[in-house]
Amino acid sequence: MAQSCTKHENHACVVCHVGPRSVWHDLDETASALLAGGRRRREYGSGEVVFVQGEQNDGVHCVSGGTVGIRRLDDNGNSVLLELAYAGDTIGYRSFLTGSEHKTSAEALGPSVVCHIDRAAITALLAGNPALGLRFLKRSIGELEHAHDMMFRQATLSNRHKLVHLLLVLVQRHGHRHSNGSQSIDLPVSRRDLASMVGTRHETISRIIGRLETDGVAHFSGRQVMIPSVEALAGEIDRLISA
Amino acid sequence: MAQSCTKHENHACVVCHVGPRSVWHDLDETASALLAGGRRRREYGSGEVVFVQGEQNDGVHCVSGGTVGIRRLDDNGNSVLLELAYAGDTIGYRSFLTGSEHKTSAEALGPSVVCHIDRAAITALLAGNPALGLRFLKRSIGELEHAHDMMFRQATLSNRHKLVHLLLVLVQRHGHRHSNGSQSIDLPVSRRDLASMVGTRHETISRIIGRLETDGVAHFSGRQVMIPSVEALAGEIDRLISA
DNA sequence: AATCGTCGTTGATGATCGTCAATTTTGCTC
DNA sequence: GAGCAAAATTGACGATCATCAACGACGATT
Repeated sequence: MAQSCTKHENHACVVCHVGPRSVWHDLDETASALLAGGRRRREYGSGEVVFVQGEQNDGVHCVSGGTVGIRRLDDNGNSVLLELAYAGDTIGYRSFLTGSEHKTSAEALGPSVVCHIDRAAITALLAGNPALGLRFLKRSIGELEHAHDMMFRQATLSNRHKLVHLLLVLVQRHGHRHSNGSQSIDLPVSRRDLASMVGTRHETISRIIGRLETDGVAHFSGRQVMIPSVEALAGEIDRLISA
Repeated sequence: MAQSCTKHENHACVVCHVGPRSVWHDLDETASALLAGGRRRREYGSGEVVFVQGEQNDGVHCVSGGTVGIRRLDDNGNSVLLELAYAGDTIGYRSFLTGSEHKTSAEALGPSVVCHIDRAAITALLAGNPALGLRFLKRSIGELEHAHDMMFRQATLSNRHKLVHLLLVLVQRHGHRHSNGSQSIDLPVSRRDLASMVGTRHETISRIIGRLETDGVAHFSGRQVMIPSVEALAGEIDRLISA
C-alpha cells in the first residue's frame, strides 16, 4: 500500500527488497546497485497491460503497488484469471528463466506501480548470487502449492463454495473492517473474471450472488461486497471439513 | 521403461542422470559419488505408498521406473490425483526445499522403482552445485505451467472434453499402437481417480464413458481403452479451438 | 469355497448449470 | 450530459450433474 518508490531515488525500489515474500530481499550492496541500474519504474492505469501472452520475455517485473492480474487466454476468447499479484510479488519470471515467450498476460486491475527489471541485470544478478535462484525457487514452489490447492478445490467444491472461498481470500487483501464487526470488500475484478476464477459462466455467478444475498451472508453492490459476518461465511466451508 | 539400477552398482542410478527432464543430469564426479552414497533404491508394488501427506520430509525421491501418482486428500475422504510422475521425475522436493511436511501423498500406481535420496546428500549437493538449484527451479516452473494449463481447462472445458483431453495425454505415455492404426491405453488409474482428475463424480465419469462408447470414439474394457482414431478424438477438442 | 470390501455400472430424481435472448445498468468517450 | 459499448442481470429451457440407491463384478482374505 505504501508507495516506496520516488522519481528521484536511484537505489532499487524498497518494496522489492523488504519482506520475506520478495525474491530481492537481502541483496548485498553491489547486487543492489546492479538491480537499481537495470530497474525502470512505471505507473499503470486500470486495465493497462504489463506484458502480453505470446510476447517474448524481456526481463521480469516486480509489483510495487496496486493489484496485478495474471490471465490466460485462448483462441476462442476464453479468459481465465489465474493469479493475483500484489506489492512485493515478482511476476513474469517463469518465461524469463525458461527463455520462452510469456505463457500468460499481466494486467493492472487498478492503478498500480510496477518496476521492470532488465534482462541483462537479472542474468548478472543470478550469476553472482546463488541465493537469488533459491529465492525464485521458493517463490515458484509457493505458487505451485497455491495452484495445487486451487486444483483440489476445483475438483471437490461446488460453485457456491468456490465463490465463498474466493471471497474469503479477497477479504484478506481487499477487505476493510467496519465498526459493527462486519467487513466490506472492494472487488478488484469484474463478475466475468470472478466467474473465470470459480470456473463457471458469469450468468451463474450472478445467480449464486443472488442466492448469497437472499441467504443474507453477503450483499453485493457493484464491486462493493458487504459481509455481515465473515465467520458465518467461513462456516459454509468449515462445515464441509468438519462434517 | 529400461531398468537401469542393479543391486550391485554403487554409482548413482543412471535413470536419474539422463535426459533433460532429470534434475540430476550432468553432475560432476564428486557430486555423483555424493548422490550414490545417499541413494537407496526400492521397489514398490501397486498401491504402495512412497510418502504420505502430513509426514515430515526426509529427502527427495526419484522415479526410476513405473508410474507414481501424486495425490491430495482432505478430512472428508476426498481424494484428488494431481499429477503423474514417471521415470526420471524427482518428487517430494517441494517440502524438502521449504522444510515443511509433505503437502501430498505419493503412491505407486503399478509396480514401480523409486530411489530415495538422503536429506544430507541433497543438502550437500545443493551447496556444491549451484546449477542443481536452477534445475529444480526449472522443474518447478514446468510443473507450475502444467498446473496453470490444468486450471485453465478446468474453467473452460466441459467434463466430456476434460476426459477426452486426459485420454489424449495418457495415450502419450500409456498407449500402444496397433497395426490397423488404432491405439490402446492401459489406464494407470481407477475410474474414481479418473473422476478426480476431471473434477467430477465417478458415476458421471461412468456415464461419459458410456457416451464415448455409443459415439464410437473410444471403447472401454476395465482399464483397457481402445481408441479407433486418436485424430478423431483429438478433433473433439480442436473443434473448440477452431470454432 | 465363502465372505467381505471395494470398484464399477445403472436407474431415478431433484438441483444446478449452460445457453440464448431480452433488458437494465454501468462506465467511458466525446 | 448525450451517446455508446461493455458489463451485469433476469427469464426460460434443455442439458448436465450430484445424490441416493441397488446391483453385479472383482480381488483379497480367511
